[in-house]
Amino acid sequence: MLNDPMVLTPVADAIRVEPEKRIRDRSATEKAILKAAKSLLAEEGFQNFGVNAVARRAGCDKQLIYRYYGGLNGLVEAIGADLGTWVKDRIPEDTGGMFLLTYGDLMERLSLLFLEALRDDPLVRRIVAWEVSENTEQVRRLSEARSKALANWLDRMRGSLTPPKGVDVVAVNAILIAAIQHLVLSASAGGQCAGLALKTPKDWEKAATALKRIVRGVYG
Amino acid sequence: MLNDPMVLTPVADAIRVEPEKRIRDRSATEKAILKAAKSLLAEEGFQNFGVNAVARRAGCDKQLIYRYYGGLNGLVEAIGADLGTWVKDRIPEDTGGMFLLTYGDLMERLSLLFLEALRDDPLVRRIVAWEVSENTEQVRRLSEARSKALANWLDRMRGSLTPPKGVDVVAVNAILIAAIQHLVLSASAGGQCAGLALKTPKDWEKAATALKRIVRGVYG
DNA sequence: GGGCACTGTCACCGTTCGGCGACATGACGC
DNA sequence: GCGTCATGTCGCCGAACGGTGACAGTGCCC
Repeated sequence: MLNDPMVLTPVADAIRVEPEKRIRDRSATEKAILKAAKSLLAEEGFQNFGVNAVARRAGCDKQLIYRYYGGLNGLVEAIGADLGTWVKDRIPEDTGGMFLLTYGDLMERLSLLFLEALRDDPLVRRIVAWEVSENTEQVRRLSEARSKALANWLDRMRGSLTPPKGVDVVAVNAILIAAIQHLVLSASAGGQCAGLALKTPKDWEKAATALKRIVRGVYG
Repeated sequence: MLNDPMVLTPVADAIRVEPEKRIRDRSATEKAILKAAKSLLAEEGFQNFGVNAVARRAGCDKQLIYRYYGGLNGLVEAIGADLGTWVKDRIPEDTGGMFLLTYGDLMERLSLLFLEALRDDPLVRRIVAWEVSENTEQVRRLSEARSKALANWLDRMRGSLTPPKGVDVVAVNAILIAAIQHLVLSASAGGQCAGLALKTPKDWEKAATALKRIVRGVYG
């Protein structure tokens, strides 16, 4: 019965919305797989991220993931490679026409830029959530790619501005970045963080104001 | 073949290392299940948290989880109920003999207390990681229990100290809490956060110093 | 003693997962 | 025409999962 084409064919037709057969184009298929993986990770999170799910979304057979990427690990690595261009695409290089006179000016602006960029990018949000939830080889590579890109960006934006003496800028900035990341993650997951609602634009204005106040408090 | 007792019996005998039968004590079994669930969640994380795993660790049949807790959801709810006593057990109520003269004194102390408490509690760490990774009914209830306990604690510790005027303390404190939580989570997962190593006690001293500086910057 | 509720155990179901071998079909060189 | 290789597809495997019905042993109450 299961092998009766008279029974299965209509079902297959109903499922296969695209009756056209997949064209034989490896690079296109590779791109489709990578795109499917990124969108799947962005929309569903790392929980249901697997070979089967990616293949389903890409509309191809999972075997191709093994052939072209060597499995999920290779695919994740490809995502990480893409990630290196994240900051470049998301955050403007210039200072928006304003002169940054002090390190405090710079960090205030960068904090808000980073906050907005993270709010707008579900993929990186999921990756950050992944980073604090697991410690597998996959997430380690993603994390490394992301932190490298972030460090490069910070370095480039700093320009010739010198940080204030007597303050551990690496530690302070790490805490600021941690705060922003956790704020956005909490908001994305539950719409609030430690009693602070984070849903409406008004909520986010309050958060941004508080963040500015904190940055100004420490960097003047 | 599968139902042939001659084949299956020796295998079962080999697996059962403890020939002693489980004593018939419902409340003890319930406690064992709850303890197993908490330790499993703390050690393995929410990724592999399921009925089978809990039952395995508790050394009982998973059916009992359904009978006594109504499934995983009820078990998670029981964990959440336990969670209400977290702060009380973990963080000293008094101020350690020091007089807190200002709101800044208070928040500096609370920040460091919260940081240490979170560093010492793997279960709550996993729950926080869970909170920013999923938005299911399970994690929502856990999150609610935790945030309520946290709010109560903050309120109790505040005492009669009045926060400074003109600053959104809810937002600022939410950001501080977010920073601490993310810092500890990142450290626990990867041993660093945004380029700041978080492994040795010396690393943590630097982080604590930076945190104090930030709190002092915003609260004086 | 005879029911009866409670506790614990087991086997089984349907589903999904990661992974792989085998096969069909197109494209291209000779 | 023919072989050869790359590309895409199919079906299977073993394992683990959540969930459930049926059964065995125990102790208590009538």
